[in-house]
Amino acid sequence: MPELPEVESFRKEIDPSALNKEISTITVHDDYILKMPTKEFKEALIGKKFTRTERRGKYLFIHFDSKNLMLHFAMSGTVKYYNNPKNEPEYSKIQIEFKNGDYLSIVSVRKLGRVQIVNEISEYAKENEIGPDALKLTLDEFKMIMENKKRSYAKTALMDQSAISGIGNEYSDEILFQAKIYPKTKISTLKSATIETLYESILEVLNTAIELNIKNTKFPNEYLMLHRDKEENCPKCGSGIKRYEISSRHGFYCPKCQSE
DNA sequence: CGTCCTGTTATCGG
DNA sequence: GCCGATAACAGGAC
Repeated sequence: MPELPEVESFRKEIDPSALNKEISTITVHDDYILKMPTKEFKEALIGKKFTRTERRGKYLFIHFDSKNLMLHFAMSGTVKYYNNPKNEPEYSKIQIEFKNGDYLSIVSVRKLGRVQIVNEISEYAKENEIGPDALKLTLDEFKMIMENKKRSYAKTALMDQSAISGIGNEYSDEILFQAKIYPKTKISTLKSATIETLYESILEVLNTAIELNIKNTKFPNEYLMLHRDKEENCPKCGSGIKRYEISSRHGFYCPKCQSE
């Protein structure tokens, strides 16, 4: 379930560990998520050093030479850095060994996800309709995007990666909960002030998750995230959290705080 | 055993 | 062409 904050935590794991080390060996255990020939992949990386990382939405780019190793984690992906081959994680699909004896594994429990070498990030983003990163939007840009998505449900608009990249099912529920917006509200019916609230909630929720390094910690109690799965009571008003369905995907909301 | 569930993509109908 | 609904993908968890 990596959404923007989880991918950001992967980036923060890689930055102090896997950069500026010569790649010596690449072992591909399962080439299903590798969207290019294994031979070509290895040849491009062996002998090279990663120099920096860049995240865009749920995509992570690891720069080397003038190219990028692109990782998309889909539903079950993660990365792990370690220095003893015995610690190679379960479901490690691709293992990158550095000359100093350290390793970086690209892990995916299921086979969904993408690993690829791409040139320009902006070019890749354009070709694959990856919209602007949710944390790099100005309020004016956000308003323009919402104007273009005005016929959509609020939830669907937030999750449209071509409009804004980085927000998935769980975070969209959390953002709408904090903004007190019913998920199936049509964007066109939102007042300008509510759009601003929505914008602020996006930043607040995503930045909170990043600051907490959410991969390893939990959200504060007043977040929906902790209470959603068990359909507990709303941490703000105490009434029951309700499960709903949207495009055959399920979500949660508080009917009292997020009235229709 | 069947159902759930995640992100993305393709396809269909409105 | 935009939108929502649906299924497909894959497989571990329950």
